[in-house]
Amino acid sequence: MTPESMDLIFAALAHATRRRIMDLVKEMPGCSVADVCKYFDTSRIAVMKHLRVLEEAQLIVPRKRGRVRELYLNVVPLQLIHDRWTTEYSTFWATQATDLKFRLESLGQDDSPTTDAATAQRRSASGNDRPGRKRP
Amino acid sequence: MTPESMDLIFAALAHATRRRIMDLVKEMPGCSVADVCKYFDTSRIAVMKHLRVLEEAQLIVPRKRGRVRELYLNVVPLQLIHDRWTTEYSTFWATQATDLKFRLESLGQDDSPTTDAATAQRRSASGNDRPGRKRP
DNA sequence: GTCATAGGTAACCGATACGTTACTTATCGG
DNA sequence: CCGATAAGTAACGTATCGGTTACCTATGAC
Repeated sequence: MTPESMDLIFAALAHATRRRIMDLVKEMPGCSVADVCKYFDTSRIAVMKHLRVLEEAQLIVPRKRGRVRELYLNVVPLQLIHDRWTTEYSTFWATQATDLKFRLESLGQDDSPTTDAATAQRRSASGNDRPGRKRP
Repeated sequence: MTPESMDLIFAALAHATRRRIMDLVKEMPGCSVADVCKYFDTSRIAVMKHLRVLEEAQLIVPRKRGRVRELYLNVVPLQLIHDRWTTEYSTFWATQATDLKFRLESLGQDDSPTTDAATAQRRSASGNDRPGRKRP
């Protein structure tokens, strides 16, 4: 999973219209481009551009059948991202999730230092709070 | 979890520099903006703009301490996204993941219809392959 | 063949993303 | 106080994004 493909996947997901297209294709596997267009007020070309973004991210897979392009959802990119990020943040997951003192709304400039995410991380930090020098 | 906040989170994740910043802050909780800058060749202002994007997505949380802004990672947005998408795609997850015939490289215009994701979805589809009319 | 329909391409436009340089503010250490 | 350092702001240039209209191609129904 290259950083570039990760960029493509996240960028594709970063738009409500594209997420809705994914939901539609998930609910109607093999639907056509015109079918998807029925659900949006924007022009067909705009939908096609969104589809292109989704296809470049491999999130939607087309299958040419006659003159129609049947669209299918492909969850493999989602799985890859899921795997990478859960392993990468598994420790944090547990730390912040099980910390009953954690409150999202207390973040920021709150002066009570025992009831926020920052404190939870300070407690679980391994000591290298400051970088020594530039990592190559 | 509004669509707008989801846009912010995914857009923030859709850039290798910002993902790297998240990794850095995860490894060095409470580090300063200047600390983060040491790891990039770009200007400090560019890093600060990336930090702004991450903060607007609530993925990074600042804590002002004197003249330095201590940075902390906040995994709550990641958890929210994780929860929403795993529940939404759980059926697909199992379908494509356990289908031994599934091959990513066979997608596209392959003529062998029994060895690709599209076929897996056709098998698991609930029949409504085509939309009847516009969903409100 | 004819024609309606599914799909694709080109050119354009305003807004936003991502980077820069220059300048300003504020705090810490002596 | 004073200089060094952390951070923030302003203005700007280029590229990409997200949408449009207009036009073109191809296939299926009849």
